[in-house]
Amino acid sequence: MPRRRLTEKEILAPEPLPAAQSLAIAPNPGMAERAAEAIVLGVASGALQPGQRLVEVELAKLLQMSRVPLREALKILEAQGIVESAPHRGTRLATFDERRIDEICEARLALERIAIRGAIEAYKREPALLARLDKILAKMERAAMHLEWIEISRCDLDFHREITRVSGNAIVQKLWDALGRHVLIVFGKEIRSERDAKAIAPQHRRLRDMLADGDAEAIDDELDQHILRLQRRKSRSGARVMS
Amino acid sequence: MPRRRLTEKEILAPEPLPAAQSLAIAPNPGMAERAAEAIVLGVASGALQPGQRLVEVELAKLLQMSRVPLREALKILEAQGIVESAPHRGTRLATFDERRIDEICEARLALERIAIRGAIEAYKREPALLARLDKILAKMERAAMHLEWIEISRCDLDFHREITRVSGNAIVQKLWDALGRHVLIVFGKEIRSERDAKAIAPQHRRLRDMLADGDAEAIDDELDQHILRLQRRKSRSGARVMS
DNA sequence: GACATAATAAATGTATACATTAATCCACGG
DNA sequence: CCGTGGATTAATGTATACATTTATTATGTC
Repeated sequence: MPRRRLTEKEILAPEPLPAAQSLAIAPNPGMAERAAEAIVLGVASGALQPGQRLVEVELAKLLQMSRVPLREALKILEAQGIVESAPHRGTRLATFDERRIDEICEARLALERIAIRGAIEAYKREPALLARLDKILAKMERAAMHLEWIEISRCDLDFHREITRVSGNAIVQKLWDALGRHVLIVFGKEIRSERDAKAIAPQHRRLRDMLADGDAEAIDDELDQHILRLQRRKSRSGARVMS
Repeated sequence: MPRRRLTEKEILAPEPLPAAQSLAIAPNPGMAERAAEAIVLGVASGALQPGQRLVEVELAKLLQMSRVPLREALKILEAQGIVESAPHRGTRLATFDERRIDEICEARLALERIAIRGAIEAYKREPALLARLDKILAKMERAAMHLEWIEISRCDLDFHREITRVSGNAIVQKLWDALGRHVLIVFGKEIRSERDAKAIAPQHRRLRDMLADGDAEAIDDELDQHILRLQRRKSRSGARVMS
């Protein structure tokens, strides 16, 4: 008799999910992830304020979904430090004071230093990957032209996320995804002058060119400047502290 | 007439949650967080295997809870990179190959370097905080005596988490909490020789003493050794790769 | 017999309903 | 008038039930 084809393949996994290298971000995010992104954009755009309490039924109504996927979104954001919660006491947005901003920049610099090293090697092996950076840069320049600030910030993040992605370091990418949301919230509100908006794209284009050249040392210095520049702007803006 | 006490306090938040500095980990974790911890321990103890698919109904039955809090736990773990998922295609545990282990160590070193700097200052200001480290060390030594490996690993993590905590850097702490789960999974299985178990506590005690002294440079070197030692052990163990 | 297609089954995604907890309000007593 | 205690209300936590989608099996045709 022919041996029955059991569902044994289930036991040891049918396939490593999509072909993409593991830990990659889902190209087709589920409801919870979309809700999380919407909440972050809500803070970045000012619709939600740092420190504000998030009542589940209200938010669910706003986002036109049930409480179940919303709660999943809140758990994601809590794991990333965007919101805080205590059992039976609700959830509220974190606060972002000057000290927190310093912490974000410090951690970001440490992670991106790691990612940059891997990215340099990757671009050396496959220069074709630079095309993706160019595409993001083009979008950024368009956004800068129309002064669409949150779109500029998103392109900024996409640029650095792309670098983290090609670096092939999945752990750093995960950590950076969390950190990136903090960056979006904090600096999405800070870029508000036309001068700043126009300055961002050239900065990134310089970084891109250095990545293409592959001079590790020079890039490290440039990255320091690039990230710390944000910190300095924060200082200049003075009392602009977020609740 | 006496003005009615509206619920207006709700609008601008009644209190910054518990008194603890914001972003601190909840002392009384909810069901989802406990489930997430249970899953991680399950992997560390070998009850769950890397790469394995996690079917919600089965896991929920195992953990004696409904699918709702379990799904929240899975979202947390996905945000931390412990599991991967695609919409409608389920969730599976990540895999931990040698490369991944290197990434974990690299990121960990970067984050702990930041935390150590803050911790040194904190211990200089408040030496009393060292008592908490001593308490953890005592537990670690007890666990080492009885060769309880996963307990040793948890004490190891608690030790470093405590350092991150007193550093006051909430962002780094959040990122480290995620990373710590990777560390627990990867190295919870690696510490299996009696010699290694006995060596860990003295290592940490040395770190503690250096923190008390406050020599920043020496600690940085020691930390490098401390973390990279794990990486070297991994190399020695050769083909011991996890699915 | 092999391949394409349709039917079936299983697992995930979402919504609704109920239970539990904490915060608020009001009454009572000091 | 102020503090204390219990009742009320609102929000969170969980379970169950249903909808949707994917994977598997079965069927028919070449």
